[in-house]
Amino acid sequence: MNRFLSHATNRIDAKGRVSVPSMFRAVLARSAVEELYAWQDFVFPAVSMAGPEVLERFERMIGSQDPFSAEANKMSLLIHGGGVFMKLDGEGRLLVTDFIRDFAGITDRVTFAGRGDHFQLWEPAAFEQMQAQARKERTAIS
Amino acid sequence: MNRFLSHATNRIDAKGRVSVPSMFRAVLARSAVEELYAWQDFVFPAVSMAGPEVLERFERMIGSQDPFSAEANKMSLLIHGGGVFMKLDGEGRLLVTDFIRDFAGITDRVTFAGRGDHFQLWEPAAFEQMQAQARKERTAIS
DNA sequence: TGGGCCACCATGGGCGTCAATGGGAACCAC
DNA sequence: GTGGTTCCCATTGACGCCCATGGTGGCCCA
Repeated sequence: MNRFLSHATNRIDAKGRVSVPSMFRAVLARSAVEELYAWQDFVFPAVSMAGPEVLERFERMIGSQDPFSAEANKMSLLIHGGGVFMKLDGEGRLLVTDFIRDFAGITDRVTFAGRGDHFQLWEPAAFEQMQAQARKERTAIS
Repeated sequence: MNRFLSHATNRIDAKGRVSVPSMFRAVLARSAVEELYAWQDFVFPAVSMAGPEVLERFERMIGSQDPFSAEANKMSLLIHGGGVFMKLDGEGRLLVTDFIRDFAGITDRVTFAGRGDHFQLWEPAAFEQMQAQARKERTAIS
């Protein structure tokens, strides 16, 4: 059961740090992930995070395409230009940089949302809203 | 006959715990379920619980879609972001976290409702009401 | 058949541990 | 130096693990 599940909202402190929920840190620890790959999500106004293997997976996808294609170029623009490596401090917190802040519209609180093989950082209200919308649009589930 | 049947209402104690009805615990024990997958229901204002195989079923549904599509992402937002693993304490109780409380509108009492292959946690009055409504609509049809 | 014993379930609470958060001080780069 | 980080340490409240109690129903036996 080594998945990122559930969601939780934590406060950003005066130094701009937030605690990553211990549930998520436990998943990272089990996978022996030291450095996190963070990218600006392709679908939602949220920043996604996971171990480096996700970046490698993205890169393999690009590698399998024609390097001069518009598709491959746009993909690289997103996963490389829209991604950074981050690491947690000794207490399991991460610095909420402008890279995250601006893209997700985050100010003083962050909602962490599990997404199975990765997790995301959302502006709390935006998360609530998107989840409610998804539930409303729900089709064949249940 | 390993189904979740009937319903019962239990009180939440000062530490925020409720006993899961022994009838339901017996079903879980027979299925050798240790960890419960709990998700915010897609239809009702209730939290559903079942063994981990339900999550796997949901994930297979997502796996059959384009991972970059809005649909797949929204579905993941519900089953991953709106789901969590929980476990019972030594006495068969579970902690009623905000994850459950806020979504179901639960305050001091919980109604457990059997749903065959899973069971749900409801705010008692909401359950009564929804059940009454279902009964009325049903008789109107037949 | 009545009484009493016992098992089980729902519930309460103590206490140690850990997570989330706040803040000081050393460190680094420009 | 000045501002931004990183590395520690402290605090407080929440949670996990354990043991205790009361109430109810079932079962056995006289």
